Amino acid sequence: MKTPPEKIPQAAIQRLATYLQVLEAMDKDGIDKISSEPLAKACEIQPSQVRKDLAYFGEFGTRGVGYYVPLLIERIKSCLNVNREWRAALVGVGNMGRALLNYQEFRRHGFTIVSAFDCDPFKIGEKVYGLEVFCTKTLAEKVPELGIEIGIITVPPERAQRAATQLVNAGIKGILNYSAARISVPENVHVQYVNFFHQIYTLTFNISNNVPSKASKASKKY
Amino acid sequence: MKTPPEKIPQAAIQRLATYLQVLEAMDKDGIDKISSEPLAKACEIQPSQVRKDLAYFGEFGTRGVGYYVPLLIERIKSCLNVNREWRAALVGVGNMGRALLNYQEFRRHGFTIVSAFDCDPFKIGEKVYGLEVFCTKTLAEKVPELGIEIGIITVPPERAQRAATQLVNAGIKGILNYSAARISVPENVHVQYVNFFHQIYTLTFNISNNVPSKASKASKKY
DNA sequence: TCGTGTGAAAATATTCACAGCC
DNA sequence: GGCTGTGAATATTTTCACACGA
Repeated sequence: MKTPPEKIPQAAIQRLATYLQVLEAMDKDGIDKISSEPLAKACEIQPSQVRKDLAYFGEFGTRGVGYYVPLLIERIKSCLNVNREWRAALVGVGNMGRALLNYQEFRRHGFTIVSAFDCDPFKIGEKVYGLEVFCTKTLAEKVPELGIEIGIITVPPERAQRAATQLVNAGIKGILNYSAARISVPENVHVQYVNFFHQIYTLTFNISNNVPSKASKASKKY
Repeated sequence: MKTPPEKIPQAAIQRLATYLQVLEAMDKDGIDKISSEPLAKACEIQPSQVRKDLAYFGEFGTRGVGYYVPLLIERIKSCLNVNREWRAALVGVGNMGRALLNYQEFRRHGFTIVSAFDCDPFKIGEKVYGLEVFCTKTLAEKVPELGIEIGIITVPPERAQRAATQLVNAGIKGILNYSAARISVPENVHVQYVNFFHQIYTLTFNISNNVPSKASKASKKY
């Protein structure tokens, strides 16, 4: 795998996540090789887009044949650096926090929430889905101790910045922010915002303006 | 509001959702006018991007002054068509389905899940967060009866296509698909995919490749 | 004077078209 | 022969820079 020499569009990264989802479904169905055309059709994009996205990272296919599914899955995982475990700390054990703690897919994709934190004394010590809730003040010791690299923020918006600062001070490398607030962090810490209304509003906008969709009526969808 | 004569980038729609979040936080803090610069800084983009995005839809600001926050909120809601209620049906009462049924923010943003469906006889009839679970076979009668326009798919991937087809047959206009499977629908039905790994993989990629972030250290963040 | 709204310019991203290789 | 990988062409999106109006 060539380490990205050129700049790679963030949109391409997101498409890799989609390819992975589709390829894993195909792999489960026993499909062992695929060319860019059907893969693109499943994702509702152009075949050249698929080839270009993959070519950003290296030569994963075989000319005249296509891509070997299990190998391509491994290659894409390697590009995204998700062929290893990532350990995360969750801050904010409310409804959203509990839902994420109970979301089994994270772990199945190498993304393990190893510890939960809250500042509410009534929640501290409680067991949630097998995980003890710790005081957020203990983040600074727990993060290095447990090898945690990612912080997940699920606190109410007004407490998001404090949670972010505590995670940063504890030495976190990146933050997934599920709260409805913007946060500021030093430039060596990466943040991704998760806004549940992005897709909803895109949908209501598209319905209302009758934006032409590119959906196909393929027989079996991946 | 001018009805979009030009084509509007989908990315612009998503940014509108972000502006809305930031503006609502500012409104709560009693800030009543804002110019493109601080709004852009809060969203970590360029001021010209904010102005361009808003100008796609009309002239919402006052030259030399800026934007009046409460008015801008209403205008943006109107652009996205979320200044009214949208009624949704949820299909698949598993962990994910229950979490969404219990997510209060949806309702607070005019997005009401009015009915839940499942094909499991053990779940049908059960009450989940005050909502009775119906058999998916009753979708065709319930959707028109309850004025439902949007379907939410939270079934396991292998049942996603069937859920989609049932929703389409019931006369749904759009689908939010939280399952890890692609679906096909007629071209008059809109689909938005929600993939929890998009942001996670973007984060692991950015951390691993040390992509420069554009985070700022502003005093109060919105 | 200040900040919006907007054409024009620059930067990015996507698609095309075909050389290269299995 | 068929499909990838890729430079070149196109399309789209973002940024600039300034005219315009409060």
